[in-house]
Amino acid sequence: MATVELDAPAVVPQQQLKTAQDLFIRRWGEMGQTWGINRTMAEIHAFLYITAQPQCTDDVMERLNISRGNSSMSLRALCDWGIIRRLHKRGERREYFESLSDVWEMFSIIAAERKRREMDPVLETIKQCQRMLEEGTVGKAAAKQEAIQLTRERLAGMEEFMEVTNKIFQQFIGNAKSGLTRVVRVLLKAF
Amino acid sequence: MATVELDAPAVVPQQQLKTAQDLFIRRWGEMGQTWGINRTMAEIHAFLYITAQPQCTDDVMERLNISRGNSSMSLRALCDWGIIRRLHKRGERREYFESLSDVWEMFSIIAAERKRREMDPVLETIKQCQRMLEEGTVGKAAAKQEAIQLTRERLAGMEEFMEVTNKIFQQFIGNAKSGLTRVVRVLLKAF
DNA sequence: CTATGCTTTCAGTAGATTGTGAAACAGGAG
DNA sequence: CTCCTGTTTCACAATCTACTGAAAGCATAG
Repeated sequence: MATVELDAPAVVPQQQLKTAQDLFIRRWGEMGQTWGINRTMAEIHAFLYITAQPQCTDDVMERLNISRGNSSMSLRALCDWGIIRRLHKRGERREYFESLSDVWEMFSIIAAERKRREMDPVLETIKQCQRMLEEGTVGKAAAKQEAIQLTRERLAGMEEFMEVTNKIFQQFIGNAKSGLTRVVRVLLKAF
Repeated sequence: MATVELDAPAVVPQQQLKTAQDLFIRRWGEMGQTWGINRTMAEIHAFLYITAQPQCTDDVMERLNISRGNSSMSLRALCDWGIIRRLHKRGERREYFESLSDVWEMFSIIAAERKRREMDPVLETIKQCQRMLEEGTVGKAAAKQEAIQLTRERLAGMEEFMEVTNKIFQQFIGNAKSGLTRVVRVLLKAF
């Protein structure tokens, strides 16, 4: 077979690889944005994830065309989230970074953090609101008022929703993969 | 019983109600922001949801201290999402708006839309990247290169994750009308 | 100690997002 | 038709966020 390698020198696959990676990086960045993560951070993460090889600050700067300052700050933030890791190479002065390799683990780290930062406070607020509208607080007659009754119903509806969602989150914090696949299995069996 | 009403005139519970609602509205707005929904839109929605009574544009403007233009645009956007509805009152000229009452239904509407807009394109991109790095495309020898192999593994890991997540979304979305409560019951029992 | 190589910080700014308010529009009543 | 009530649009303004680049910081080597 007149192999493809002859026609396509090693450069071409390299370009192809870079193009594919860039595509992924761009899309990941876009998605990040709409989920409340800034584009650059998402892109850096995508870059580290997709290349699957430790990269240093300059690699990041070059590949994504961003400043040193931005790289540094974003890399630190990603480390704080815990979805990338610092890595010292023996005898090298500069620091390298690598992404966690297990998507499920990354997801569960993110889920845990967002639950803590965003869902928990809302649930707390809902409970606080409910306390403010209890019969004891607001008076027996007042508690019968339609407006108050309606708001209490709505609070209850939202509370139930958040409690269930929380439980589901709980399920795969720590054991993301098995937890999620279990959700799928349960759902698929039931319907 | 020397009722509370005497000590606490009807005004006080009204204030209490408003305070509680405002608290909820504010928190909901904050959460919205971090999930990529603009604060005002989230607040308007929270207002309509929590009062559980139809409100007109002026009510929204007053309660949230925003301009007419902003109210109009945001209300329209919420209608487009399908989580609030326009409502004509007989003999009234002005339009009223009300929130869907079922949190589960709202969630499944939002989930469907976000899946379509954000997850589907990513999955599509992943597949495209994989095609770009197939043996046939890139050449047999090239396909053995470590860098390419690694990237392919990462793509595969991400793909698997997104497929599972998609299935879960699918379940929620598919059962929106018919039996979301059933989905919930099933999940609650299972966990 | 200074020089070197690399990282972090941060004030200032560029760019994006969100909000305003006035003008245009819509349509029913008289 | 005009008047009235209400809605929508949109250029501009205010605000917020992300990014840069230069300076400061830090650790190691010499």
